[in-house]
Amino acid sequence: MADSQLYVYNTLKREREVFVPLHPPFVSMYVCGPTVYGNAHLGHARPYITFDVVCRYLMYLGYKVRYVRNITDVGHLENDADVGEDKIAKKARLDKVEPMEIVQRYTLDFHKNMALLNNRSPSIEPCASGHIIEQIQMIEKILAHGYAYLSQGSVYFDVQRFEKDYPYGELSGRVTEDLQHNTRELDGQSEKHNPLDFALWKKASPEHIMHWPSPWSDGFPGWHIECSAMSAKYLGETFDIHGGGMDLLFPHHECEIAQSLGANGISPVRYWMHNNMLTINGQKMGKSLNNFITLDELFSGNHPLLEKAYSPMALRFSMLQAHYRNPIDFSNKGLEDAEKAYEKLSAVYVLLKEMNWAGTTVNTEIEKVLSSFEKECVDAMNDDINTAVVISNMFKVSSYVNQFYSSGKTEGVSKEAFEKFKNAYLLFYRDILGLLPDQQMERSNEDFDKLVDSLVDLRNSAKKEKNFTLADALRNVLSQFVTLQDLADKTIWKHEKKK
RNA sequence: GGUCCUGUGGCCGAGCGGCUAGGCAGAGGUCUGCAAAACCUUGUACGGCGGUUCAAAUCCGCCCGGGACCUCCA
Repeated sequence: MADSQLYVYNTLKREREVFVPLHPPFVSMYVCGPTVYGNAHLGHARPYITFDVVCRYLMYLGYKVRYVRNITDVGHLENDADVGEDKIAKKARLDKVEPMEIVQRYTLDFHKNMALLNNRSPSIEPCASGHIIEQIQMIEKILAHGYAYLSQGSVYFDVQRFEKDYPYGELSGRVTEDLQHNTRELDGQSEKHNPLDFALWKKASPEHIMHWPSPWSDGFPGWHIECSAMSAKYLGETFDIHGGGMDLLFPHHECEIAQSLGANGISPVRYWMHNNMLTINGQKMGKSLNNFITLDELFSGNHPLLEKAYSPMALRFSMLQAHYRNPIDFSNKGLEDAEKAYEKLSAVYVLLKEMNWAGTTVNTEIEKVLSSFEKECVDAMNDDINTAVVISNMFKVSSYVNQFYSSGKTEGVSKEAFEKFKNAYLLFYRDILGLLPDQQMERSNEDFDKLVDSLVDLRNSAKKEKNFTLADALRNVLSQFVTLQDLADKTIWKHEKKK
């Protein structure tokens, strides 16, 4: 990018556009959150890491971001139309617990894993169950405008009627005529006037355990209305960014647009951003496909498809190594490679953090590379959040940092350029990509540390006395528990077993 | 069947008309008592066939392969 403006790919326009917020310096962003009826899995990691980085970068650009991400706790229908059962209610019935117990359990699990991935908490995390009134009010508006109808206690959005006034299918590129042909005729759809219509409010059957009173029936809100109602409440009828996985494009996001237009007459979102999917062995990961790996399993290595445990940061890094709009295929090899690469980068981060400028000469080449580092990273991020190129840039400068460290001097770079570079590197690593330096994976305790320190001292004494037999024996023992590294003047060790 | 995305060196993965992506693995070297780490050197890729252009991995067409959505899903 020649100019330093942020460009993002807008799914609605199918091209990159300059990002200009509606009310600078504020940016309003909504991201579809999880339905909390199961453990957080690998698939959840991708969108929330992606939009966490988007949010972090917007903050770096000086925007004040309000980031809203919902928790879906009223459940969507398990199957289509009348035969469906609320997902959360179903899980609750199977587990013989209160629905809200399910919600609580998996919300906590989700939060725990998001924290491990170092995703910042959203500014507001509204629950669907806490916004039944807002959803009912929105449905009333849609009804009043004639874009919905009541049918046996349920309310449906009238797509055909809506299409007379507004386009339907713009976001996903659907043509309703084609959709008609491709819609399967399911039993029990008689409540709908048209197969394309979707539920705004569903009357609850007697055995349905989650339901709320409404002007139409005791029931529960439809599949898509919560996002429309809650985004409008907290971000306004039009807001800047709506994010989510590509799989939500149709029908979920398409319906959100229709609902907002139907209720407020305004298209709700200015920039639609969609992350691509994660596949496992080339196949989409899905609850129904039974091939998903939970984050707990990934971090513990406890899953048949996993060769070992992977750290949350390795996962985060591996996802940021690819562009968010391209698919990622999960593999052990891929994660292992990412883990190694991430550890190298982290080592550089740790070294650089403690490093101070000390030099005498300026080398034009080094000076140039280091002083253009920040701009190159900014350019990459401005180019539709290209984290892969940012990481590439970080590797390009890594060898300089390592050389500075080995020589003990920051030779070849001016003080000003070094400090600018250092700050930028720390900023991109920690604040924008949201990476954390290698956490000590293994639990440590003081006694253990003291013991290791003593053995390391003993080994160094042996080395001084050229008693290499003893030194090697000590090294062999130590390397069963930690990783040793001899530097010029001292020995450092990490809580990592030799592989 | 419809809509859309995609095919890059051993593997992963950027790239949006001309200029080295990067990582992992491999090979050679420097340093080191050994080990580890680090540093240096090394590989010249773009599914196939045509076309546009002075110039194409990058644009267009066709063919072949992979995937997503069209039903809850991040």
